[in-house]
Amino acid sequence: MLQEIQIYNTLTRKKEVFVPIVPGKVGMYVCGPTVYGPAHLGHARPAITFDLLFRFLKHLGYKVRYVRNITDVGHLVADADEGEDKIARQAKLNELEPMEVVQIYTNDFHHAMQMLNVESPSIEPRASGHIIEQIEEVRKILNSGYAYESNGSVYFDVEKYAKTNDYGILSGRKIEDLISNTRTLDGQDEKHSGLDFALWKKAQPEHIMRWPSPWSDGFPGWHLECTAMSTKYLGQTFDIHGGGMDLTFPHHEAEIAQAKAANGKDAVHYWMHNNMITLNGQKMGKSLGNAISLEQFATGDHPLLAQAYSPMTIRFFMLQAHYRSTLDFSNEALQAAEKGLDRLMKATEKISQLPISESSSVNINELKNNVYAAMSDDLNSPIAIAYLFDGVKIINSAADEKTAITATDRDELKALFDAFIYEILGLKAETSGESGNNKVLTEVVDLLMKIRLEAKANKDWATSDKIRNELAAIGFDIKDGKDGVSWEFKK
RNA sequence: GGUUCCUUGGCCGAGUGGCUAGGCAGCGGUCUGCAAAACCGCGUACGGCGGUUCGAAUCCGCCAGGAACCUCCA
Repeated sequence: MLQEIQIYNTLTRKKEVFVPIVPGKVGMYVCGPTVYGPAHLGHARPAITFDLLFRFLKHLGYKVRYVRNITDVGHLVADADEGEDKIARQAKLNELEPMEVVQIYTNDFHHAMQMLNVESPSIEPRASGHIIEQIEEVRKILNSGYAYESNGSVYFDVEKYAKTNDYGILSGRKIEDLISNTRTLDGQDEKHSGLDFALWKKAQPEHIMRWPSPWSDGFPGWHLECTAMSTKYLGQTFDIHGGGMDLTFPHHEAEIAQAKAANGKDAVHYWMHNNMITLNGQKMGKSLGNAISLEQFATGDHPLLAQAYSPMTIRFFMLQAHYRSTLDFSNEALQAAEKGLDRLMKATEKISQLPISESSSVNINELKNNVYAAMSDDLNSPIAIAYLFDGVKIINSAADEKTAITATDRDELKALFDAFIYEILGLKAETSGESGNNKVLTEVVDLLMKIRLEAKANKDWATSDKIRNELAAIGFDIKDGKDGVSWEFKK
């Protein structure tokens, strides 16, 4: 079922029909995290956005190779001219080996991804494991004449590149503006121009993370790893490159230039960028000091959090907004998402038990087409979810026998919800925390329910309410239905 | 300062020229011993001022407020 989908291409600033290079196959690369701190809400946005794309493409029948890197070297600290990188600095602060820092936060990131039900990419390469490829990339760019060596470091010659190429094509910048507006930082004598960026950086004596190269003992530049690793695993041209909008310039612009300089062709067909999570209207980020870690969301242990939020609530919260819109964090919005998700999941779980009729008064096929159309229109998950809520009404209404549905339609509805809720949106039912003695516990509560039913039959409301209220205090929801009672764990 | 973008009902958030999503909250009702859940009904919102048009939240201009990038960042 390879239906046509449209995606917004940052390169052309419009939605385009997605046509893969090789029919039926998709190569996609997404910039992963720099592992020097705990995974926070901001990290969840691209992870979930491209997880959604990954899942949807696979659902449509594409064979997808999804590469998402772990950045564990490089990334110079902005205010440090001594060539110290974030990871090395964090290691020094913690008195750890740099690779210990990398391990701790890589584990933390993986744990967070698992909680959010984000699928593992096909390949998750580390920058530190691809130094040889990066050196090779530097060599190719030097050979093509778009880089120069200076005091053991190698820089990309942006102005030379811009003479025959459009540097700024992705971010909409003009080279003249860039030249006149670039901030001149001190101690940049090695570069011919402030616009030039490092491909290889000579390590200062105190710099711990270093590798030998033809030019110096040092480390690769900021932007090089993504070019080296995407080329290695996806080839010199591939379909989709994703990442946060904040990476558009200079990171992705530099990637375009590097790939073009090294291989003589444009590597990426579709550039996709997710927008930012904001807090009080401002971007949430570690360096801004306003990031709330995903661990804190799970525990509620943060001054701004009114309560703990489950990872699925966070996932659903993000899916209810389009990936290219900013999404503002607030307790009210999260609580609304939590309740909405609960209603959606409960309806999903009861489809197979719906009573059936001879005829249907609902049009499942239309619903299905609407949901697919929404997702195919640049991953419009909020619209898709809105239609799924139409499905929720059908389900609840059928459960109350106010709406008729045939067995065929019920099966169709179940298939649709299974596909979208679980497989594509990646939502899952919350597993109740303490489930050690679930079987015994269930029997005990069922027994109490039985006693309560007897009390109700005798119109002994005092006993009936006592059981309900006390169980509610412990953490159970008791609901009286038409035929008997039901109960569940409260979250 | 430069570049780009945003401003939708109590909250969140879709929608890009007419058909005026959805969720949460709220109000009224049905059901129930009561409650909860579920269902039914109820809100005509698009920052301000002009303009284009038969018609604008949607296009154009100006103004106001906000953001991202220009420096590591998802």
